[in-house]
Amino acid sequence: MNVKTRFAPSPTGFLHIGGLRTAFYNYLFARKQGGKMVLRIEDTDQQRYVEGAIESLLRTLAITGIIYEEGPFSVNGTLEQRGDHGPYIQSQRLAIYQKHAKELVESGKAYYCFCSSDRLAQLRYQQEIAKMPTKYDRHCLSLSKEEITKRLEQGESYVIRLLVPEGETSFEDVIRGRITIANQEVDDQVLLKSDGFPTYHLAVVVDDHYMGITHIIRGEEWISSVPKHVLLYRAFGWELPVFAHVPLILNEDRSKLSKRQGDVAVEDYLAKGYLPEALLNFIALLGFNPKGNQEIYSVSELTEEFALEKINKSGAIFNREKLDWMNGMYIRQLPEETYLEYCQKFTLSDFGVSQEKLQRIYHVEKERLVRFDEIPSKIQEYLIIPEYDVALLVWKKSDVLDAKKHMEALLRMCTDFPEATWEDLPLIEKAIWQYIESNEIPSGNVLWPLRVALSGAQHSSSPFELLWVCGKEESLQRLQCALQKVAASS
RNA sequence: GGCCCCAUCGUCUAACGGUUAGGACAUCAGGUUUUCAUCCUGAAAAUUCGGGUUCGAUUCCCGGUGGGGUCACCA
Repeated sequence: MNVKTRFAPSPTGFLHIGGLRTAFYNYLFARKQGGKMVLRIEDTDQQRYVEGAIESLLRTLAITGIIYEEGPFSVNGTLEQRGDHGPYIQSQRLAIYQKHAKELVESGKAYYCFCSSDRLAQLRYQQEIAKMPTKYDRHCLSLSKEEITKRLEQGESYVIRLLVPEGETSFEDVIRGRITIANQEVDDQVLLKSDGFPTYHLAVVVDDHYMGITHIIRGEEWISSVPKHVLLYRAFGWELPVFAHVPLILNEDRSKLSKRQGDVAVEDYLAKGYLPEALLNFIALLGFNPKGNQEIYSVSELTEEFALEKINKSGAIFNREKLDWMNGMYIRQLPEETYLEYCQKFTLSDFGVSQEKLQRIYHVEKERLVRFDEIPSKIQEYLIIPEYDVALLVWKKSDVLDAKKHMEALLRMCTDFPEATWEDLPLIEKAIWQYIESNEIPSGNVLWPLRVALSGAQHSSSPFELLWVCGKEESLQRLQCALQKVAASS
């Protein structure tokens, strides 16, 4: 079998985390099976359409490296569709849906309905009060052929509804096994809306069939509408695809992941400086476990290990703390060049300092960065010394005089550093250690006051790194400043 | 509420019906280091409950409870 999957978002906003994972699973499965993936835009709701959403979607998929073979692509700012089963944008396929809806009417599997939305709302309201299930009452099913023709000719607005037969509908889900639902639970779903657009249910079945989709991998929230789809496949006489409904990604309170409870847009995460690879790695593991104890997986490892049967059944809470940890791991593994590009991108102003200096800050911060959006504040830490107390200059059992003594020595020593030393972190380090060791001083007695003099903080990068980043002039200035503080306090 | 789905540490998860129920994040305690971070060691932390089936259930079955999803001319 030639495997073909699809990701079919509706252009109503940004791609969100759940969508990304669904897309990624579709991608992984297609890859693993040597198949193809389709991207289809489900824009059948004219009201909810958001300008620019398609472009944003394509951009996000491109950035995260989820590639597909068929569907719309953005080429030099214009939308271009590739593939033999297009168009891949549902609003461009209206005629196909209309034709199929009418076919169903002719074969008696669907019927015209002229009920007004007012009547439907009224009906629903009454059913709710009576604690009845809210379903269409088939008011229009009994209409005679003549009457239907007449009303159609008069241009009355209508929809086409699926005629759900009696009995029950069951289907096999790769992740959950057999699921059976009584047809009386299924409403006579509208297939074709009065504006001529199809509803999701008609469009998805028609498209998945004609596009040759073999595996439908999508969120669990669709389970309850599968019977409608199965009924449609049967009505058309088409072969059923394989269904795989993946568990939901949850908020802290276990409800379906939503806005209002934190970021859900993938773009937001990218903007915060999460790496696409880290995001994918993290999100893939929410509901899927390849091997056992490993945590960091490359996309190719995930592809290799991917199997629908390995996907869990229960929802998973999106845990930012673990994402942060993972992102830090990925940052540390980044090739220097790529790392610097990211740093550059997240450095939103020039801070009035040289490129050289920024580069040194980036280099030094690589070990502790969790997200790239921390970059600006990290840079600030090197540029502005917070007000600090003289006492902070003193290391543990040492005292102010001792600190003063070493800082004076350091000041002299640094003043005499050759230019080459200032350019070279290891040389700086070597020179300072030489002072410490040749005088047999406890290292903290020297290094701690140096750190504080240069950073004004108890948590900072190493004094060597601080010297290297600050450079000669600034370093000497800060040491002098610290000495003045000491003098003023005694 | 009807229907459907689900249930292992706080969180993400592992465990052919036989394990001291494993790992990771977070937490806490040590160690390394000049601090933070990294790194290393360790601690605390779970099979929702009740019935079966079985020599033996986290694992299979039934029920309760709990959580979620869904009930549109939205997807």
